[in-house]
Amino acid sequence: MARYNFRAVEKKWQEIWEEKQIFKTSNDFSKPKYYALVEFPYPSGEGLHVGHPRPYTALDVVARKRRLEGYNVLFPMGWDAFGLPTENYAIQTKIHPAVITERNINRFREQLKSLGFSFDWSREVNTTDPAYFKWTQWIFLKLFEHGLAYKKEMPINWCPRCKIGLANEEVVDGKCERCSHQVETRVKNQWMLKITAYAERLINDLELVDYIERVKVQQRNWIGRSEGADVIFKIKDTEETLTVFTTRPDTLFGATYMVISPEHPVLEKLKDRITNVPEIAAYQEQARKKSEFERSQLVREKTGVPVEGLKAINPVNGMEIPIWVSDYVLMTYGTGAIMAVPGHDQRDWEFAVKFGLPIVEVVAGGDITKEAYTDIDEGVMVNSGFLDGLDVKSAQKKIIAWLQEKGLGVPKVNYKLRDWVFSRQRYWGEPIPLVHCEKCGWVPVPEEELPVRLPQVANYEPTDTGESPLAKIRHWVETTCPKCGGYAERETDTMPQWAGSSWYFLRYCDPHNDQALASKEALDYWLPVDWYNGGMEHTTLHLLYSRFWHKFLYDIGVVPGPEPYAKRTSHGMILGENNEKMSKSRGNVINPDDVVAEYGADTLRLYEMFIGDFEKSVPWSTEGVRGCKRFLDRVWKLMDMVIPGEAYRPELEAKMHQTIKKVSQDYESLKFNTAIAALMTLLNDVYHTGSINEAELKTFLILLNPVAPHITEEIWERLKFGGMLNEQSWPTWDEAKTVEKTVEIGVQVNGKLRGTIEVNVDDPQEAAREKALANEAVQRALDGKTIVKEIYVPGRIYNIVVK
RNA sequence: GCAGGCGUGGCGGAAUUGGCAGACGCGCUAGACUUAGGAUCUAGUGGGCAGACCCCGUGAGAGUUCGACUCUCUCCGCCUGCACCA
Repeated sequence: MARYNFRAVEKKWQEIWEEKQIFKTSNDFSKPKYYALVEFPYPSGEGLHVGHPRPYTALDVVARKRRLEGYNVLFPMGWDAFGLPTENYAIQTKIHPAVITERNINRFREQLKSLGFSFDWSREVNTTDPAYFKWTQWIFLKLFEHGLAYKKEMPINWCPRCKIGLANEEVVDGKCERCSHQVETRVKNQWMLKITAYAERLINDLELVDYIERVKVQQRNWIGRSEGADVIFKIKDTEETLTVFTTRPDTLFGATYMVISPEHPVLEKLKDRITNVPEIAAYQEQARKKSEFERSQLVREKTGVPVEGLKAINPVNGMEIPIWVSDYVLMTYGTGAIMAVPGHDQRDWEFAVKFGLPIVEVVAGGDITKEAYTDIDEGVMVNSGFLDGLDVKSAQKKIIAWLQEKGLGVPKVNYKLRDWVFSRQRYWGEPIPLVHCEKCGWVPVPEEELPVRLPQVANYEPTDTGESPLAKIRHWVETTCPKCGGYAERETDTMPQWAGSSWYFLRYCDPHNDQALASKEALDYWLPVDWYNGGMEHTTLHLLYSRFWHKFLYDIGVVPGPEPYAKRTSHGMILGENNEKMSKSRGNVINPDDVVAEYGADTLRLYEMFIGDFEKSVPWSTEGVRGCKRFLDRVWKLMDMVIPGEAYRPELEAKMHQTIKKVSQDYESLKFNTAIAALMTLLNDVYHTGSINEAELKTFLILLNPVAPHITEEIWERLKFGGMLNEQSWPTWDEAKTVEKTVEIGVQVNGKLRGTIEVNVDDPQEAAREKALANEAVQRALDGKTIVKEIYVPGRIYNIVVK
């Protein structure tokens, strides 16, 4: 048998699959469907990374298995192609980003095709294609119509050297990623999307989906729901009030002062009554200067100044309490003001100790001279008037009812989640399809005029003012108001990269539709995505954003269900051989093209699946790749060992059924490494047997096919097994036949292994006992001892307890 | 700091309704074939030991059990998430 020529074989099958459109998804909506999805890549100039094929192969395995199981499978691929690297490269080279994008996409597509993925390439989408982003803009307009898009003053990251607004991901340790200059904050009017309106549903509906637990946990943390009450405090001798959000209304009697954030508007409003304005102004200035980076540093020493001239009234006991300003209270969460209960909140406790403020115990059970007592399960209310003697939970109910009755408070739920800053002052993104008219305000571009395309320009340099480069293109900016026909200007901000990826999986269902983002029939049939695999780094941004858009589209009747993805899993990273993150600067980058050229696509696929636990990071190993190549060479040589036979031979029957079971189950649960190990074990057994019959080989090839599709098709063809492998059915196993008739079990004496015996699985204890006692090593261990007890677990162990 | 998870050979990793620890692969050792071998094949490979005896061994220590990688407690280390969110 000739050596396996993987180059020729892989090329041959890739051409056949393409020519015969083997993996083209059928539009026959009567068949059972399966929608397998992987995150579409950003087609960078670097080309494919060895990290990409890991998740792609994993779901390719699932997709190929599903086809063999008779499903109509949608397994698509596309390009998330708007983005900064392309734009920056365009600025440097003066080449249009669309040209660069096309070049990069062609490279990526070719690389992916060389790996033999079973994508339906006829459904490819590209977020930068006007026919695609027309619908991105359309969704934005729907959000705008429903009041979920609004404009607001928001701080952005600004690099004074590059004179450019930076996305958060371009800011590294508070510095500009490109020039390392300290990033400043600039306030700009930004488009925002009201994702907070969906916070509750984004949490609750996690119950409807099958996501790995760490994804759910991360989303819940990110949304950060907390229940409590808004409580109104009067400011003495004024008409003003301060509303605070608290999760511990039960401790209201222990509120001995209030703290407001430096940005709190009451400071401006009551300026005339405040007697230490300069001191406060100085503190505000100090807080303002702290960059986002410094502010996010963990637990610093608390700082603050009192607001002199103002006193608040504690609504439960009428006590006058001081008001302080401190930057540990954030304007962006709750109301920007808190009631401080130093006895039962550690932050307030630290603050009170530092500034000598009174600490009152209202929940007995701890020692508040040492630290705040924050327990809510054991404590009993004290010093709290009508709450005394209650446990914390009952006190909470009672005080909220009391506050509501008096009009001093209401139950309230708060979220850490903020609205989504949707503007970018950049060129290479979807234009926001709105025009601003002096008379009519913000007016949507009419649907029939979509898409709003990017103007062709000579260069993409940002402006000095932090405006989008589009602002300079006057002939594009200046337009007429669709409503009144008067002069109007286009919005020059573009959308963030997260826009196009928030709905791309919908487009795959019906990618060439020019009447709708996809037809209703296609969406009804294909949704939800049955299995979506992607990186953990997308859990709180992309995944949450796309769930939000999907819920909105569900609300306006565009999609059939409230959740886009039925199941979400995540893969680990592939590290360099030195166990560090792969990067050019570390010099440990492995190029998949090189691996394919030297070992072949099947080997790369096999290796990436065998490399280790799919969900964990693993270092690359060139030696490991060779081992996988060796395995495939051994598979190839099976052709020299084939003998006729339409049924599994008795000596391999149990092994065959065991392997079918193991591989079938492991492919479903991300345990590709053990599935492949099982196939390797079977191959070793076959080699020891010296031959493999046709029935055994057919099953073996089908099981291996999803991971190594080229070599298995080739062998199938050469042995004339009939048709193509991809037209066969997934093998089934018979549970009863997975059990070997005789097994070797261990014999223990006092729990220590002394020997092994071979027994029939259904042997009674007596038969096993006889064999166990006949064992030489066992006899030695029993010598001179008295048997106290014997434990026999059929098929597992025979344990003899002696004295 | 809080929450969750994980610690198994030289390496990646198997095995948990408690039942022969180290599957599978890499690496390594010896041998075969060979002009050669970084190809291929065969055998071996947790440690100690000359050894088919025996002893030790799943981060450390204790406990439950006939029996513990698996269950319980304490400690150590690593990873992930959250981190002034009231």
